[in-house]
Amino acid sequence: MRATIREVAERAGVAPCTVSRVLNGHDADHMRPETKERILASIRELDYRPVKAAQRLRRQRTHALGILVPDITNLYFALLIRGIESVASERGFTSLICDSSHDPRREARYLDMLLAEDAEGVLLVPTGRVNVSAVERLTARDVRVMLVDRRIEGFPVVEADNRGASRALGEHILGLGYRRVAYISGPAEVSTAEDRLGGFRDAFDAAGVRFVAVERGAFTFESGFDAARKILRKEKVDAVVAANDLMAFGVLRAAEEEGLAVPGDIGVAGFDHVPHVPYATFLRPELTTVDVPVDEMGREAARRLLAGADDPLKLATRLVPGGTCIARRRTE
Amino acid sequence: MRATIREVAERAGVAPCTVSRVLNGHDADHMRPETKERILASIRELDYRPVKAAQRLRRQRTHALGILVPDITNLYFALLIRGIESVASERGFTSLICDSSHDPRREARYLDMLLAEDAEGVLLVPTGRVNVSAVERLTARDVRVMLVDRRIEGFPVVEADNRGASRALGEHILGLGYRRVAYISGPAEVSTAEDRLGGFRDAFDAAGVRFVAVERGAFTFESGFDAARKILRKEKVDAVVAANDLMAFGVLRAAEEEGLAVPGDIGVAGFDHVPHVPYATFLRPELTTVDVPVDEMGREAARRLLAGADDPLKLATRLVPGGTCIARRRTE
DNA sequence: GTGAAAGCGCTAACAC
DNA sequence: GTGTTAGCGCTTTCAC
Repeated sequence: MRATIREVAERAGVAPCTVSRVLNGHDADHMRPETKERILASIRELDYRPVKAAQRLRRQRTHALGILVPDITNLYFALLIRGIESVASERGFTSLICDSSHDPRREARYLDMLLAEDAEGVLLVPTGRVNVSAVERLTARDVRVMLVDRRIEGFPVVEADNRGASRALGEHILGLGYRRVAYISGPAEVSTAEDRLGGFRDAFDAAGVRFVAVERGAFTFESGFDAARKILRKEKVDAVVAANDLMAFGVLRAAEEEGLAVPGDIGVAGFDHVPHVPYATFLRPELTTVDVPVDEMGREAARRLLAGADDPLKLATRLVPGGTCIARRRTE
Repeated sequence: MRATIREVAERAGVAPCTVSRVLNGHDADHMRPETKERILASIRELDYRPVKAAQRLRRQRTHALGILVPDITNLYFALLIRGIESVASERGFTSLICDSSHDPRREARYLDMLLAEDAEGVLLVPTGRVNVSAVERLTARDVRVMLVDRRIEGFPVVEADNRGASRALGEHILGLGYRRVAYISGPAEVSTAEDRLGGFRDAFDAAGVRFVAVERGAFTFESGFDAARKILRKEKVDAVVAANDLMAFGVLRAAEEEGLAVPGDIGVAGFDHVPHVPYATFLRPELTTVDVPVDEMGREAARRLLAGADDPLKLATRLVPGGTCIARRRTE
């Protein structure tokens, strides 16, 4: 059977606590080297592994972190998870990765599950309409919650500079001479959608140019397609810009169906994540888009959440990492 | 502070074990209803939540399952994770999702981590060259390990019928009249690559047709591109078939660079997962491919792993779920 | 139908 | 420098 710390201790002729000290490197320096050696040998011989549940119970710490995203099959969130997880594991935390599948009820269930698992912190990309009460069930129990990518008033967040980057995109589009531009935004309850729309509008307001049309999509391919078709059939536009790439793909598809060449007849642009798609360079036509430093966003969120343990102020601060840039492609 | 089971018991005027019985629905029937009511009320009033670590320590069970895949950012594996996780959570298991990033050393590290976490089972999609010793460290400790998607001799596995589906693809290609066909396979140490090549070869052998060329790629876009360019510059072919879609995208790209129209000048086909890509229908040209029931594969793997607890035979059986089919698209 | 008592495996005071 | 002791919070015999 599985060896316990007592058996290791007996075999080494010491007390269990001495073994524990070796294990946790406590007073490793002022300990007789030969004692340490004997203990290490016993551990090896008995193939001893501590029981995590016992450690967690005794230490009153789990070193567990929750990561809850709206869609694990979305490359953007998968990269975010990677960023978070790499920092967490570096610091000795186990990540509990959860996928709400864009469903607020699942989101609430996973939040409760993370509470039950005694996660010490949760990095949450909310589905949209927030589950404030579910989140508060955690914060009430001193589980630190940090939002990532999407902001909700009242909670700390690490997010990209969507507004600034979108404004830059707007200036870029205007700089190319486009004047009859339609914009397809995302869900009103998602901050990234609002920020991107806002930033884009900033650029146009500053230039004194008005949008030809603004539609609202759901960040999906289909919604982008539908919105674009509606626009293209009603208005004469020279460019359509979508709040994310998935919708921009829908725009490209609609343009094709309407017999419009890109970028010959109209310009198309998106936002976020296509540069990460391994076969992005194969897409025809390629897409003008904005790169979001999603990996770094995840790493920074994890760092801040973990730092929040020592310094609660860290948790209250909103951070905007730089690094966003426009990738210029063929659809300009 | 956080309430313990003792406090709940005291408040309800019962012993802790009675509370425990209610919590775990043990002898819920032959228990005085009013006692139960009082206990439930105390639980609510004190907002009591059991400490998982204590339960796990006492019960000597973690109800934790490891899921280790080579690449969480790959849609195919993300869907696999979803399938596994849904079954696991249905049955009250917590999933520990890990990403080896195609790195055998990371893979070994995560396997050891899962052992340390006392996972009761692990569903593993190996990186390729297997880490038999790392896996045996688990099985030696009675952690059930089940491979998914990729086979390694000596271990139970749940996989798709790659050979059969690939043979069907081969027959399909032959049926369309193609006779000068080149094949781009995957890494030799990955069973899916070998099975797909084998099945495709079966079809050609049966028809008495020989491949014009066989190249070996790494299942990546670039390797597909390189292999295809090499083939197209050297041989006169009327079709190129790749062992997965990512490489097939590379083939399409190479064909474009060589000035070959698809499917006018040459046919191109891939294998697995494109039908799942939300914007797959946008890709130009669309790709002939084989659908792999990856979600069901994950679900079945989880079911079998969990069933293996009661019936170890379940673990020893190799299962091949059906449901594969050829999606006919424009590149035939 | 409910309670008393023991103990899962570990760590951290505190003692010496 | 190392050991003794207590106890983290829970479940489960075994009583009655």
